[in-house]
Amino acid sequence: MVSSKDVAKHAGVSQTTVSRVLNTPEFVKKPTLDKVMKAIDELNYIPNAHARSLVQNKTNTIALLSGPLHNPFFVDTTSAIINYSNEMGYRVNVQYVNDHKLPEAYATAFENKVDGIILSCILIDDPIFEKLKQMDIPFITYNRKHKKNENFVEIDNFQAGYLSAQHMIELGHKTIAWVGGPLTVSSFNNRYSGFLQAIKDYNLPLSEQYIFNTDTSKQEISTAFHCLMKLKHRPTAICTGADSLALNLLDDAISEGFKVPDDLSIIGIDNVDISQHGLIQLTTVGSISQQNLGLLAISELIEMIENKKNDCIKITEPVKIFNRRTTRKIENKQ
Amino acid sequence: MVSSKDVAKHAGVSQTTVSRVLNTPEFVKKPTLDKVMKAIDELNYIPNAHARSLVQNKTNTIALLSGPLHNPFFVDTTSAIINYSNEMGYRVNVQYVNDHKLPEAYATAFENKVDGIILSCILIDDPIFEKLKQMDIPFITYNRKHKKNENFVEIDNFQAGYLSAQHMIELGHKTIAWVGGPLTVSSFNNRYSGFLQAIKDYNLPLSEQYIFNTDTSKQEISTAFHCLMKLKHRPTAICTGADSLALNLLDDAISEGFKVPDDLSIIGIDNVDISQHGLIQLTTVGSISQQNLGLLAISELIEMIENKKNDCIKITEPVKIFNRRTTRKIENKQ
DNA sequence: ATTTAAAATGGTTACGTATTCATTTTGAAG
DNA sequence: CTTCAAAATGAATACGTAACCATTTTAAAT
Repeated sequence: MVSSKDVAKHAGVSQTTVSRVLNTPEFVKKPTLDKVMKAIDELNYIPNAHARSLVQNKTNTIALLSGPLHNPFFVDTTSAIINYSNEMGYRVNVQYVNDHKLPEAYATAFENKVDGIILSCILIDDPIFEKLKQMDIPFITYNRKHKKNENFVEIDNFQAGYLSAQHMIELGHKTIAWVGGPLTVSSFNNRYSGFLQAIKDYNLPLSEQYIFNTDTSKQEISTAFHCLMKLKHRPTAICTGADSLALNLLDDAISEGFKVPDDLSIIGIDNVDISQHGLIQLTTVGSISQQNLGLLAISELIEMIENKKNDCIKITEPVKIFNRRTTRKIENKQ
Repeated sequence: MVSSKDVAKHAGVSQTTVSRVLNTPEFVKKPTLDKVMKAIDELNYIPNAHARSLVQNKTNTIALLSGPLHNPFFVDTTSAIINYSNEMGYRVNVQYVNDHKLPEAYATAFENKVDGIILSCILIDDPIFEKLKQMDIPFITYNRKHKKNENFVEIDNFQAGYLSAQHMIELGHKTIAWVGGPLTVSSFNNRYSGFLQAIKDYNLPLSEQYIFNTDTSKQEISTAFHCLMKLKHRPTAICTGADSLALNLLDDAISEGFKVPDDLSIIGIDNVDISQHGLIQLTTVGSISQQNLGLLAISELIEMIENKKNDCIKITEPVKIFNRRTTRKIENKQ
């Protein structure tokens, strides 16, 4: 591998001068600069970013610990995060983390001495949070937050759950089911709470049979759907913990011969890009500003990195209903 | 930052021994090992991957230069590539490259001395190809290939184009349009050629008005759609260069009040995951094996990296029609 | 006890860069 | 022609690790 020393030798200058040519060319005389540039060109020299990181104690790298891309929410956020980071001069190490590989994911991030960590995969009660704080690396969580309520960007999840239930109630639905994710996750937890609150406020009955807070795998969602549809009094509406779940349920509903929204209303939360597609037109709840949560988070993170700010980021975006085609007024009693 | 030297001092051993504890613990006595492990734990020591890279001349990092995620093809491939790489112990630097940022993307990959490069964004006639070969870094292209015909993984694009046209023809369509991407890209180019060949083989007339090989932006696709629908003899079928384009066209068609497949048949190429969704059910052409192209490519790349093989990878997967719900037999002449 | 090979550990160096400090060169003012 | 500050360049070092070679310790065989 050709190094700056090789370039120096070839150009007849010191390695220091080569370094200067690349970093502070205004301090080197024109003829010298030309000589060095010529040598760089002739030798096809490319500086080694790792060596630079070592001496500068800065890697210009950010670790992204995201959920899997089959969840369209993470498609939108990953895209925004990577593009913004690159624009700002940072490389992004991406890992799609499932729960049992989480420690590993943190380890690689730490070993690479990244300048910052942006992550969605954190539980309300996650011991990793303390470690993260100890590490003294700027970090931020998006979509989810830790119980300590520090450094997060989210939508108003409680309100989102509330609005989605209210939406169904106002459409005349009496039997409303909930399909959400693990309650160990702040977003699902708060969305579910909001849902419950609305049901309570409107004095609707609610039996446990209609509640599923399961793993978010396609498999589990299908199971939940089948259970719901086998009930004597089928729900006429399903509120879901995320667009991703709603999309899965829609798929199930269709393959089982149910018509949405004629037989069944379904609403999501997140307002992911794909939900707007003409063929999908998912009714959902999302940020009023329609700002991408990932973008919001990464811009805050880079701000933290570059300005060494230590003040806690706490952003909760207000939400509203995006009324589309998977929900409708109920006409006749079942 | 706490280094292995600090650990050594704290444990009363040499830095060499600390290094051994981490890399070849079988060569260090139990009591010493315990002492060092204790020190590591107490000091919260985490080895510096960049320093290691420097001395080992291996970064365990792969650069992924992908197309944008709003193209679902890249959702599927990115996911597969990152997951497989991580499983195999590699970190992945992801960049979503648009054409004018390409040189920059290569530069960062080179500066980081990645162990390998996996990329989709290469043109048939791209000068970067020679540079890549000169760099002596293992690399592979997926989906697209360079005219030199080296190191690629693709589907049989010509056949894909051919089959999609043939599918429409056999359904009785006479006026078939083509909406594809830039012909500077091998996949689009070959798909288009296949389409043309089928039209020719079946002796169908084809006017230039029905052909669009445009930029793949949503904007451009919409423009193409409007042009097609304004024609005196509207096409009854559109063959597209990719599922991504087909999905855009479907969106346009719906928002313009056309019914698919009643008014218009649309077929894609790629068989992306989302095309199977119950609400979409896109008829498309895809690899018979249904192997993810990204996975195929990344496994070959890592093979190249680890076994220092230099033999050229040339994989072209055979394809077939996946007949779903966006195409149908034409009933009556328009 | 002595020898000896194997096991365990340590000292030193290299990786490629930026930085710090010292030295040389330049050119304008006297 | 000097003087001297400013501009330009260079020498030496540090960053944190693995690798190489040298040295010490251990334990088995005589």
